[in-house]
Amino acid sequence: MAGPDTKEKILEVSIELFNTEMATNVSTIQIAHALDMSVGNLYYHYRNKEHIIREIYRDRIAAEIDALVMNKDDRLSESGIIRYFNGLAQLIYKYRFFYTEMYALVRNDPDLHVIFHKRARAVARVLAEQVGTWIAVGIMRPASEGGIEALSEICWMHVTGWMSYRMLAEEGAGPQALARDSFRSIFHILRPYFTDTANERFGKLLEFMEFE
Amino acid sequence: MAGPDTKEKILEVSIELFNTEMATNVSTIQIAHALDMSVGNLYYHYRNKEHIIREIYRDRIAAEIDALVMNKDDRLSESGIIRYFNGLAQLIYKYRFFYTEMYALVRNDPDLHVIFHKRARAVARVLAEQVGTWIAVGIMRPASEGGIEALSEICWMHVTGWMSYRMLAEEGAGPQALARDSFRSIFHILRPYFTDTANERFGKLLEFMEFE
DNA sequence: TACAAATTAGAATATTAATACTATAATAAT
DNA sequence: ATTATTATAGTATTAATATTCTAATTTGTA
Repeated sequence: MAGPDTKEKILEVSIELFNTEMATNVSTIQIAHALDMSVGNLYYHYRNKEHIIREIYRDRIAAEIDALVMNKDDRLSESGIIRYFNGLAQLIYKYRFFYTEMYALVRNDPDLHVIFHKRARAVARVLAEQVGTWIAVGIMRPASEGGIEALSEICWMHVTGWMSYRMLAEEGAGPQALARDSFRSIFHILRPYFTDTANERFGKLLEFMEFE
Repeated sequence: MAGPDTKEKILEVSIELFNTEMATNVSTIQIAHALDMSVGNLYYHYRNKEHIIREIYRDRIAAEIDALVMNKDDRLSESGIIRYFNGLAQLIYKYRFFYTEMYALVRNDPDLHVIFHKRARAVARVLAEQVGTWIAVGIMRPASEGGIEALSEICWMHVTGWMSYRMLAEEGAGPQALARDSFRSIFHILRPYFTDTANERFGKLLEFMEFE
């Protein structure tokens, strides 16, 4: 367990544990144990459990969302959009512990709350921009400023929340099934807002596309 | 604190506490203290915290949802639909502790999980039926069987999840603002599925309607 | 090699929570 | 009025948890 990546390894194992047991049910002792590490040592690296979660959010979740959402290449074709939402779904699944208990985790850690807040606004802005470009290239029907904002926020809430919702209903669903499901549902919201030609292409693509 | 409504009083105060402090942060000791009651006495009435939450879910939340959702009068006019969604939003707010931590609460109590499961299916059926009647009376555009099911499930997830989502963003929002907001967002999802004439009436109604 | 810094283990402490148990008090039933 | 039942308080026990502290060990480097 030597090396400068101990901190990273802790995050890794914590994510694993959080995802299976739920973050609020996992204690620092359990994390240390899963790492074959003394509790004292764990505390040497991270002040407490909130600290670990905060780091996971900043260094992993937020970073990966940025890489996906902020990078706007390959998002103006129908197939690109499909990959985009699929990627989002994969990401949510990977960090599902966070999204299933988001409210509690954020509200119980003031520091995380602040970070979360700032990001929420930034992401909202980028998403609205994204919708704007979809309108500009004729994938989506024109809409008012407020309409764009509202729609993008609804989509974000839906994408981040849908999986938790489904996991309660369908106990044993795997990541692929959940991602596909998430994808389908978001399309139900968006389809009426896409143009006819775009929807036609989506239809054809989805017929042949396999989700991995 | 005498009388046969002690059990009811416990639920009452628990809901209050849960809503302000979040259910998972509240201990039986705190509940007893808030009731000016000994812990032993509390345990005489309810086996543990999960028991209390389960009772709240069954006797209050589920019952009130049934009263609202299952009763299908006054739901075929545009104004009735507005009242319907507004009522749902009020209900979610009243029991927001449950919806903000739904995943954890349900997953941590196997008994509640079972109850929740059964209900989820029942509610889904009723909602799909509801959408069907909207289509039948010309408020909503025709759709396939699967489309109806998908849409009603999306709506349910949206209504139950939106408020938690918003409460994290807008700290100080009151129940009226949240209900109005919830209402607006669900309309963004549904508007394209309503017929033009229905949307026209909705537009006029919403102009003059005040939410209480 | 020797020294300083970083890392680790493990014990010690304090807090908290859940729940069981016992003993009264109040109420209802006969 | 006496007895049984229900309701209540208060204490004790147990377990878990977070966190701190100290001492040892490892690692890097001059």
